[in-house]
Amino acid sequence: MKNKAIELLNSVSLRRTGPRLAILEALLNADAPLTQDQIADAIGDSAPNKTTIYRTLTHLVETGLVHEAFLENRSQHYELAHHCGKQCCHPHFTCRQCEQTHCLTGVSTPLVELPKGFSIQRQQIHIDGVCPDCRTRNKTKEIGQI
Amino acid sequence: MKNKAIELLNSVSLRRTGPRLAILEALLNADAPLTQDQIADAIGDSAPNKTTIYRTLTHLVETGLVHEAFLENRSQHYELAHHCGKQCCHPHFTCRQCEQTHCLTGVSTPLVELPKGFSIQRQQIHIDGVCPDCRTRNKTKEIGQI
DNA sequence: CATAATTTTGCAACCGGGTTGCATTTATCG
DNA sequence: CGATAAATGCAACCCGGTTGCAAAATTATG
Repeated sequence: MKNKAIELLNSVSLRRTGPRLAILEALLNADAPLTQDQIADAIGDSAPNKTTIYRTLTHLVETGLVHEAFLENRSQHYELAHHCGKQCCHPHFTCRQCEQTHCLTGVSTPLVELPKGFSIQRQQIHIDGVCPDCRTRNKTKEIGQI
Repeated sequence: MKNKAIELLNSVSLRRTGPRLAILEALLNADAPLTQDQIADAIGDSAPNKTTIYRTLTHLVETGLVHEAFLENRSQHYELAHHCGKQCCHPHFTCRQCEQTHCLTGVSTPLVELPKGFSIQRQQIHIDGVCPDCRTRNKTKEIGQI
């Protein structure tokens, strides 16, 4: 994963520093959008200062390597843009019970047809409900209660 | 609008108080989702305390009268739910130049087809780009520069 | 290879949206 | 009207995110 991170940094000609590699690696290993906090946790003891993380993320977003995902949560989430189309990212699903967010990379997502005069740069879809894990958990609990 | 506000409060059997009527009226008059700040501004000098506004909005959301709209902005936005389907609200469009948000109530928005096991409660679509006003403004500016 | 020019980083202080605890006021119901 | 439960306001607080500035690290130059 480190090689991939270096490659990514080179591709946008950002200086290769420890913090940036660590942050990119964390995002490469993640399977859902991460907050600053979660990135720091994933890196562990050697995690950079939160200011550095935020500034790095800003750079990565500016270069297009990373996307911001606007979830229901109070804090901003970030994910690698590599699996996204130019305008339409995959939808995100947040479970109301366990509060985990899943990336729905498999589903098809047509762009909304905009009224005349609007020009699109990015479309995001966010769904909330109950995830498979919580649904089965609920069912087994019900059975247990009978 | 005041009658409508009273009617709405009755319909969910919430006590009829000054702050609640004022907040509902503000939302009834709005044509885009509003933040706490914007609601206070719309009401003016007689606006309730911000704590009261937040608590009232929480109640209104719980009863289903109001929806939260998650925009790119740092602050939460609220709008009346009356024009929304049960699961799928109209998409929101935020202009990257003027930062105004428009409700796209006219467009058709099919629900995403979820992978097996997920159950949906609400789907939100957020689009950003440039709004008609800013696009024409840009064009006239270009012409002026030549 | 040293070193100058430029970026990046870390720290501390700060900002602002949103929340909490608690005392006071208000709406509702008998 | 009086009792009771709910709603309100205030002040203090929480926490995600930002800013200014000095120190450290990276890259370019002789």
